[in-house]
Amino acid sequence: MNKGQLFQQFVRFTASVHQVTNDMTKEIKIENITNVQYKILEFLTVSQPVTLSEISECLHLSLPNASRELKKLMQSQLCEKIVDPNDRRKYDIRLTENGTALMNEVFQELEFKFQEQIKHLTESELKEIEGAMNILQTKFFA
Amino acid sequence: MNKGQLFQQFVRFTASVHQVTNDMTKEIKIENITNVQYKILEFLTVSQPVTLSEISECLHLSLPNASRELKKLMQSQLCEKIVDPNDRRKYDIRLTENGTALMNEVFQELEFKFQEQIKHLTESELKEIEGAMNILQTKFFA
DNA sequence: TAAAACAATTATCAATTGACAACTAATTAA
DNA sequence: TTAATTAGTTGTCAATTGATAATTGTTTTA
Repeated sequence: MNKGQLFQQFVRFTASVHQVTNDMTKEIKIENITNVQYKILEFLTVSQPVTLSEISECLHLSLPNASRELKKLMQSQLCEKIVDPNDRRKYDIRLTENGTALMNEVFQELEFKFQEQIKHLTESELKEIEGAMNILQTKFFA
Repeated sequence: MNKGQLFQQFVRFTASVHQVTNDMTKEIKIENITNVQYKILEFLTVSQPVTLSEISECLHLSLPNASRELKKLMQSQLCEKIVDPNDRRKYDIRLTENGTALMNEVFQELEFKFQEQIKHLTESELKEIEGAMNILQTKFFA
């Protein structure tokens, strides 16, 4: 196996993934929510509950900026924080009911587009895709 | 095959891909180049030559904003445009020699990180990964 | 050939995001 | 129990990015 070629393939592959996911999320416009704020909501959806430091680190935001953006999301009633009883400097941050409902809508729209993309595929192709994602997830993107 | 579950897996998978690629490119800081400008350089590296409209569309930038950012890249001698002789409204945009050299450095660094990630994998695991990327690339991210 | 359409540019203003200093409150270590 | 560390906040300023209107030059089309 030529590892240099594998890297080339990796570059093309990740470029495609970004392209497709960008296109899928492109039109999603939530009122009064900026891009960064949406990223936080997305991160919460997949990983909640999280701390502010985790948001900061995973989204490459400074703590002050993460704090500011989160504040806005809380003012919009989309997130809430729950003080960690063991260490009261920390909070668990999660989506509120409102926030959950909103993200459910968003993900439904995403799923619709996803289903469009795969609707012409056969059962065995779907199995292949499932297997392929599994392999990459466990062997590489761990 | 449960297509709803497949979507869930897709969400987790793309989240992982973004996470890993973000971490890989995180520290890459080129002097006097902003994020958007870097995205343009990256896009050029993979897809050149391109027109401004393609940059605009693929990177979700308005034409005026794409034009502005490209101008800066040209001022920094990283990109150049070559008028399309068949339609003089259009340009082909490509990296200059400088730009190519710069992106080569960047990609070398990326490749180094990539090789770190895969160095503990066996030959057969690498083959699996290659196959998996191939499947997803051709069946889904086409 | 005049009008419409296209590709890109320039200019301008507002909104978002990034960076950093100074701070509070809670916890841990000396 | 004081000092240091940790987690997060507030405020401020600058840089980046987004949006939009007006314009140029080129090509199509009626």
